Amino acid sequence: MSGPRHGYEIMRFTEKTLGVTWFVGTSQLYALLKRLEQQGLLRSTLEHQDARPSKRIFSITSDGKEAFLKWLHEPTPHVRDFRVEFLAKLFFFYHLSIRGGRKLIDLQAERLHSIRSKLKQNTAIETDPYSRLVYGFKLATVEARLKWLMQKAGPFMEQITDGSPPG
Amino acid sequence: MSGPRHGYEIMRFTEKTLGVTWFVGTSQLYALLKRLEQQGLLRSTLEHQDARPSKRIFSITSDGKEAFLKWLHEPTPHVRDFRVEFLAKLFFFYHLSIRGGRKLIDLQAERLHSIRSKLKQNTAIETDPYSRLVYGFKLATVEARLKWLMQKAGPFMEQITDGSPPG
DNA sequence: AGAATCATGTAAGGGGTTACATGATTCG
DNA sequence: CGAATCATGTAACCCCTTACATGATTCT
Repeated sequence: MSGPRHGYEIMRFTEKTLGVTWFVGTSQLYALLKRLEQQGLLRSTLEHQDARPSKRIFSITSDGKEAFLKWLHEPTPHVRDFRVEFLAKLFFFYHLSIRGGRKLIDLQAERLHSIRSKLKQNTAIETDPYSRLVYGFKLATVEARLKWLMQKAGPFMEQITDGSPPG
Repeated sequence: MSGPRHGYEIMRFTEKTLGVTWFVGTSQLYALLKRLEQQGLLRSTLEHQDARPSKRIFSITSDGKEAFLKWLHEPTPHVRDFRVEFLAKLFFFYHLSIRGGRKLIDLQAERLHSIRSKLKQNTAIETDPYSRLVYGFKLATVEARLKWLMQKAGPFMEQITDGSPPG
């Protein structure tokens, strides 16, 4: 999304920035790039270098761009997707200075609210102590996510889309 | 751990009890039982039935019992293991009426405390806004887990190991 | 002189998911 | 009469992880 890149370059960039959230090892990255190319989301060309192995330069296709932006603006359906996938979305909003991050946060909060009310309904019916404990756990998780979303992620998104974009 | 069982029996039991926490599909369960037998943690015998397929009855070996109890009493190293693995441990304490659940909760809390202090150290050094957001997320998660552990899981464990054991 | 950097991958393994297969019995 | 229950699995697929392979250059 920020121009043509080769695998090694992507690897170095992601491991020092996205790395806190989503670790992608070298093998995985190369396999991933290959797969994305097979799916038509990327295309690549080889660039010869003297005294160094050739670089395979990947560019995103219009299909790829579309798929990426669609993914980016969608909230994640499950609470468990927050830790990796949702944080990765915010990463891309931040590093690519894409607008609409605030909107995503609101959509995601709505999703969490509806999950919370379902959980409360289930808890009300449930009689088994273990299941109640599990619902309590899930409820605590959803509420912690909501609080973080409103108090931390919201301000973060407003700051980056309104202010000057980062390098 | 509660006596010899066959696959279908385990499946029905887990899907209506452990199911809220850890869903194990039929294929996965049969494959798992096979693997555990190959590892010497289970052994099985076939029991013939007229007009029904034979049942393969699994019994836990002493190695299996040892491995299970070792696993059961150890806290999970990562916060992300709470959702499935840690809740599963509590499930087994509950359903098998095993003592020492309170101890596990204390060990797990200690683990969370040390993770929390490491996170706070990292946050103090960190300058990148995205990384700070991620640390904030992780911190919020750890603290929500700690609170739930003390306020919900603790009382739950004391209740079940002191009171009368469930069916 | 040895470690890190640049740059690419392949191969094997592990484990979960989805789909498919079989076949009688009992419940509604 | 169709759906659910009982009871077992296999096969293919997907994706991540670990280990291995190569080879020159540049930094310490």
